[in-house]
Amino acid sequence: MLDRKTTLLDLYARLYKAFGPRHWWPADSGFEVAVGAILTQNTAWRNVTKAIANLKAGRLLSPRGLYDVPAPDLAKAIRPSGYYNVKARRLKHFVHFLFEESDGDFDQLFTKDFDTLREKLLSVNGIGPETADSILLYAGNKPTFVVDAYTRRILFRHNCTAEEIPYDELRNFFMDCLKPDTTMFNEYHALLVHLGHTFCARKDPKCTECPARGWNEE
DNA sequence: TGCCAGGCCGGGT
DNA sequence: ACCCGGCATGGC
Repeated sequence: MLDRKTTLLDLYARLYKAFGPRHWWPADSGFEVAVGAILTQNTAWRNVTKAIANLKAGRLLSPRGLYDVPAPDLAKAIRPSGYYNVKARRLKHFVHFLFEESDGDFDQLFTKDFDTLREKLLSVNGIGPETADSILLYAGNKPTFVVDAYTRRILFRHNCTAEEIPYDELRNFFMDCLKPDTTMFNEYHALLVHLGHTFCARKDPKCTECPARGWNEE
């Protein structure tokens, strides 16, 4: 019986071998990572790219730009990403936090103590655990593990964890086993999402072709 | 054509 | 501490 650490490293090795480095997050700046993290909540990334293109075209994709734009105009710009009224509010909450916390300087956020910053991000209305960890890892290069629906589904289907395991439990499952390695955490989550997109749909998973087939057995 | 996508909040128990 | 409805577009 392999221990959890060996098992999780084995899954990482399989995915990396099958897919190679994913070079996440697809964005031109840390601030764009944070905006994308909010816009992609329960939404296909394809739709988010349209919304981000609209923000760029409207010269809104900066802390000042999002702060100054009227909420209805912001909602219109991000319409393709869905939930546009809620997400416009969430982006507003985020940039208000940014100006309050670091005078609108996004990079300055990450000079703060990690646990304090994570708590502060979680206290922003519209930023939950996955969004906070995505910002910390992919914009701030902090070694925190990002859990999402694919992570949960893949580990459940391979009899690793319960289907409804809470976010922090699954995050701890990874972080208790793996050394805090920003580059590896970056790739690991990106690889799980890629696996999810490619082989692990909710309906009709293509398990026979999946590179994780047989993982965590025997 | 209905189902799904890289969640999170607020109100109710 | 859970549970659930609401939020909404675009692709297959």
